[in-house]
Amino acid sequence: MAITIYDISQLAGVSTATVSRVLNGGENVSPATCKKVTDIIEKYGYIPNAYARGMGLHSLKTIGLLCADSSDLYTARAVYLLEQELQANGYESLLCCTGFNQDVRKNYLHLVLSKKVDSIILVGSHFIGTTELENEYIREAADLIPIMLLNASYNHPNVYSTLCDDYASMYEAASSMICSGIPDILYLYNSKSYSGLKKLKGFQNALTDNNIPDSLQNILYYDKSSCDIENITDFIEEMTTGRPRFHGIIAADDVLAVGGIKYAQKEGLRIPEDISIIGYNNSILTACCTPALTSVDNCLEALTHQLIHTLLHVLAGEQTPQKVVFSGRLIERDTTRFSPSPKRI
Amino acid sequence: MAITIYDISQLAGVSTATVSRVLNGGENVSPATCKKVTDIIEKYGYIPNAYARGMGLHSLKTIGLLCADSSDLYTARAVYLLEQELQANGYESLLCCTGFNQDVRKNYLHLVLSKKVDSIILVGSHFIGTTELENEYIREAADLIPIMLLNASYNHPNVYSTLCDDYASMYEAASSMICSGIPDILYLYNSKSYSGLKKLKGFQNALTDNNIPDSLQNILYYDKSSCDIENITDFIEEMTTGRPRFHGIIAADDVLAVGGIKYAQKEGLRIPEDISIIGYNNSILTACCTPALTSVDNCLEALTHQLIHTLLHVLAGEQTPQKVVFSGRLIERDTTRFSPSPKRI
DNA sequence: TTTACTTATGAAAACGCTTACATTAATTGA
DNA sequence: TCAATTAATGTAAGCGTTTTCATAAGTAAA
Repeated sequence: MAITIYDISQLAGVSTATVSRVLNGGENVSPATCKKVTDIIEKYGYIPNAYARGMGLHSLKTIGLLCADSSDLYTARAVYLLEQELQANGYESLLCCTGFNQDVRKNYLHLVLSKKVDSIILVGSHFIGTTELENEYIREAADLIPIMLLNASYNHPNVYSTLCDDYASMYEAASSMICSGIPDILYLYNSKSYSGLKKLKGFQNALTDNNIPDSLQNILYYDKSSCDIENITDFIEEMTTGRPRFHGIIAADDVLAVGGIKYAQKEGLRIPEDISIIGYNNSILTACCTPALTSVDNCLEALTHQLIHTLLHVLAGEQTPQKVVFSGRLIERDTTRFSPSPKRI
Repeated sequence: MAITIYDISQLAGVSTATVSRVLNGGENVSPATCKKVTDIIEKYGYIPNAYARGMGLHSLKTIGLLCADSSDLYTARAVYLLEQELQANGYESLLCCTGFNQDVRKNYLHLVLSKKVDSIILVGSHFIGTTELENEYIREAADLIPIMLLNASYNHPNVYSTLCDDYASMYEAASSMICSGIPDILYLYNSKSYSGLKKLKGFQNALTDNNIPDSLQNILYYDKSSCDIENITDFIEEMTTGRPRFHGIIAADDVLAVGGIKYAQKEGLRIPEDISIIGYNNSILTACCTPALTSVDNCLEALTHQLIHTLLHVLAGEQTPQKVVFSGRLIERDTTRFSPSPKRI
């Protein structure tokens, strides 16, 4: 059996209370006693049981991190940034990957709640459903602790959102392409999440506002089962054969855009002369492919930083805005040629 | 205050023991009572306190996952696969990202140990030091619970390793390039971890065994501060100007190899006609870049699967091999032209 | 009907820590 | 010198579960 605080107290010839005090910063303990106890702890390699502590303490300074798939490039980066930021502020993080099954989510949320976390951060907008019923579990959770949303928004007490305005960003990206003389654009997306639908809407409205006829609309939903580039390329090829040619591709994620690049190259199209391509997220992939991918940067660092900032305020019981919105920006690289800079009225 | 098992027991008119039994599968509880209690639990949204459970239970079916940087492509994938596999076997996982600071590691290990995990998986070989002293904390941990190493190896009781033979894989990759008539190879690496050094050795021995003169050795260590492709490209450019030209690049990680591709393109070199490039890890990047990157696949799926398999055996108290070694293989794509297939005697 | 055996339930101890409160010893001020 | 204050330590009551053991009620066997 593992060594306990009682064992240490006996070995040091003091009470468990004293050992506990030493463990928690050594206030109201004489230096001599403190040293004696510390030495014993060191010598026997005693590690306090976190669960027993968890019973006594009110806060364990732990934040739950829920995401769908932590291996996704964007999510992985978000998780890492959040984890670092939390750590820097004395908080631990508990990560759970729920996958994309809506049913599994609720169980996971319960699991995290049972760990007495001080708050839960939902990473990505997959957690926000489109119907009120789907979000019931979020409301339940919000009754207990503050819920933080990264890149999603939900209007409810004790739910705080930090997000990039994906609608506006995508609207601007699409407008840039249209204004550069490309009205026939293939739109690729792989997620019908909150932000996924916002982006789609942004794209569609950009078309409408620029009087692009419906016949030129070409919207493809790629089911996010495999993010293999080859699969994406095949998918585009399969879905577009027989359809009228398009001269632009806008993707809701860089991976899809890279699939687009590969497709164009396979078809013998020159980029950006014959076809322009825009990705989204401004991930490392933008620099890996050739030509380098133009992409929308949705300022993940700023988002995660702000989110933790808000969280700390909420936990401190201070007044905090419920929703903070950043705006993304198009980073132009070599898959487009919009210069001179996109028309802004 | 949150609702407790006692509240539920009162509401249902039974004892806490009965509620607990219902919570834990409902053995030895009459169907009627079970239903009654379940309904109350449902109605009040009761969630048992994990810390209180942690006190009673012997095992919490939780495995600690320690990694340096979860946003690294390879690590993120490993973590995801491990998490899924654990989940499928009824285990939870507790993720901690330690960063690269050796000192921080020990604290993290303690933190995870304090959570009464059943085992700890160290993801990647950054945790294995080169001196015995550096590994002291691993030995200490191994006294308490089994320690599992993914892609690293350490000889100690209660420490189990599952890894890819990076030495042999790199030896083969380098040999393939040499045999195809390229003796002047630039070697790029960004980690002096256990496996990082194994790969380096594999490369060096391939040179030696093929009688390549020392003068052609060109080994560059890229300090893993930023994995920005542009930085890598600049780094290569800076470090190689003035040195004799080389006709091959072998990198210990795909990101570095992509940096190599970009460098070659910047220099106006044709790939693979003027320069051949090999990466390592066979990540998604291999398909993103143009030309598609030849890379060593170190069978991450097989590794994670085997590791969890071993872990479950260990936890079940069954006899288990301490070390399982897989072999990687070179996946040839468009940055090399070794065909006909690499010479094997 | 009685006995033996299940089955369902409750009472209470245990888990390892924190902490409010009590106690003792040491220090200060008059 | 003695009361008042402060500092250091101990005692013991929680914290919310699980689980052992005891008990009561129901069922089958004789």
